[in-house]
Amino acid sequence: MATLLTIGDAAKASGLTAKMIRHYEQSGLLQKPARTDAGYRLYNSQQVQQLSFIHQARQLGFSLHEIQSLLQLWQNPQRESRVVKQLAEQHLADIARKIAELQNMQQLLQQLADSCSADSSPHCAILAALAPQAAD
Amino acid sequence: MATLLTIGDAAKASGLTAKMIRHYEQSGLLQKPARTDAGYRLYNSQQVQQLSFIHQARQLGFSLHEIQSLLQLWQNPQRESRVVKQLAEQHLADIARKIAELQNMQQLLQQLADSCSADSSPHCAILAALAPQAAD
DNA sequence: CTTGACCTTGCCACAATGGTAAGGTTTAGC
DNA sequence: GCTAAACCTTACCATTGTGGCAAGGTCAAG
Repeated sequence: MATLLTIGDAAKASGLTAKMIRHYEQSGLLQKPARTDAGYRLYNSQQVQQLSFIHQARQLGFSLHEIQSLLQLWQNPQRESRVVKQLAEQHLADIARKIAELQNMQQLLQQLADSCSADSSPHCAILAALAPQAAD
Repeated sequence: MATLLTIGDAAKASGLTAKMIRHYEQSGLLQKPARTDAGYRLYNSQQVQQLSFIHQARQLGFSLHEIQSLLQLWQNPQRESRVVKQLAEQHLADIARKIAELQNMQQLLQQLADSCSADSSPHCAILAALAPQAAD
């Protein structure tokens, strides 16, 4: 029953790459797995589940640091869901801030691009806007 | 008329930091500036203008690599505005892609967070969604 | 002449991932 | 049993843009 996977198979099963798994281990996100006599890492199903957890959390944009907290909460039967939600809300705020930043850039740059004639002449509203006073 | 600024003053005038200016110089984005006998960098108004240009472009999210192209276009009197616009459009596409990614995360995570009771019980929809099968 | 505010270079750090190199291991085919 | 492919190991470097620190030189004001 103890199906043990090598790192490549664990990677396929979890959606990560072997490179990432080693990196997460070295970052202290993962406990050191068992090894074969030859030194190959071996992962049991519980550990593969944990890898999938990390993969999913990365897909949602959580940082490895945040994922460390999420993993600890996940593994703690006494956790309070409000702590988990607080973490998620913080990340959501972060996402919202990044979106706002990008939308701001987008709006400004789109305006400039719309004002650019896009022909063979050298005059361009984009460059004019980037230059402090007079570019051409 | 040739007002020359040291790196600190050039930084203040352009909105960059001295650290960034040195970094841009080392990256090949800037020509090596004049130096005093003591080795202090000196920037003329044209160079300060260039620093401001870089600052503005960074504010719009252009990468240093893209800014290198923008600077070359800016300084080329034979440029065609369509080339500038093409660069801007590419960057706009990049911004749009990033926004879409973030909005996707936002939507998924918001849904999960809304389903989390946020109380003292351990059950949490967020953790349940991250866990492949059954977390608790 | 001292002190503080500059400047210099150089190295390390972040965050997360990819690449490459040089070597050992296992497995499948013959 | 041998060989080749496909794995595994560690270790180092690159990316992107910025910040920090250290050890030292310089300049201006008191």
